[in-house]
Amino acid sequence: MDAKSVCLGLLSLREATGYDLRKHVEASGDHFFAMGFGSIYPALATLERQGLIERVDKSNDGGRPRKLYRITLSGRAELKRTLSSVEPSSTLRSELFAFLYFAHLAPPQRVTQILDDRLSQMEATLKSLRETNASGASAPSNAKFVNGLTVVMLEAAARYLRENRKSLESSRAAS
Amino acid sequence: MDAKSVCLGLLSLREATGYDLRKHVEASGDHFFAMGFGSIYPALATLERQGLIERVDKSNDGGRPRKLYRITLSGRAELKRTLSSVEPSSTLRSELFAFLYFAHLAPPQRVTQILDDRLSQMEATLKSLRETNASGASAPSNAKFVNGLTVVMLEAAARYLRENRKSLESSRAAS
DNA sequence: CGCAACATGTAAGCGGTTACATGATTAC
DNA sequence: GTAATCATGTAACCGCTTACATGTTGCG
Repeated sequence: MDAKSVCLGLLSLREATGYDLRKHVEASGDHFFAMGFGSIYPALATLERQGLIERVDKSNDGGRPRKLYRITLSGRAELKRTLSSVEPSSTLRSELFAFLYFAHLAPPQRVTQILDDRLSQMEATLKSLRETNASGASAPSNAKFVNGLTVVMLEAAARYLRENRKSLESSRAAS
Repeated sequence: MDAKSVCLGLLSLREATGYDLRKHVEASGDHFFAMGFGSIYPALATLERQGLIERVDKSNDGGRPRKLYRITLSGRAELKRTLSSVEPSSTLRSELFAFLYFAHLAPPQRVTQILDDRLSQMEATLKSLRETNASGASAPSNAKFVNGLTVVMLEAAARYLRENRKSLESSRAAS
């Protein structure tokens, strides 16, 4: 699932500009997929060239320079083909995992600081996800399902970190 | 945290060959970090050139062609520097998330099949992680902590998927 | 004897990240 | 008026993935 597929997928849910797509993935805390503008705009350009998406705003004379895209029939077909063939792995990756794995070599106060930061960031993401799901805003898709999955995983992680962090912080860095 | 840093980190735990490192990340279900041989061997070559790791086997005459590496003092220092400066994100990424997000466009029986596959793969990983942690094998590091974190997150995910999958599978693909 | 596992490496290609560059609109 | 947000795009670089290439050891 590369950037192009994800853009196509998001456009299958609703019309959007490149900026909208960025806000969408950002709002989900960059879970499920992270993309910057540098990935999105080239992807949209390619998708339009391939006829998988099209501009929905005909005349932008005078108006602000925005490009609103819509998925085409062949785009929808292509997306289905992709979803039929990809073999999604269930592995979860997190930079935090890698850091914690070697935390015994990091300065103890930095471990503490990073745990504090990440926990409060997790809380913020959880709050945002719960609000999104409470308002029935994401009706047309499985966003609710994935948000719910993210919530239970983040909850489990946050609980574990809070209950077990002492064992990390008490081990001191060997010289 | 690129491949080089992770190799360096793993070598800070114990001496290993490139093959060992691959087995190590593979055993953890490619959680925390995924690397193939094509990432590992070039990384090790670079690290050795930089004096951050060194060969521990002097004479491999006649023996099988294996290169056992050990971290050096300057390697340990470099790793600490890296761990002091990285800002690990707490975002979790999974291909499965992306697939599920657009699952309404995938063939229903494929959704079912993928959920079955991923759930049994999760169970296998959970079993393996629990066994690893039960045997006190990973004493020198925080592997136990990270494995424990992975376990609670996978448990939460598996439970959620089992309890809520019907809502995904009942929605049918629109043409 | 043959297959699986052990073991290392190279090279091309691709895709994403990062940094840069620009400009309009809205809110204070 | 000026700062933040909206909005789009380019280009170079870097590093990972993939595929290929090769040889050994141990087991049945």
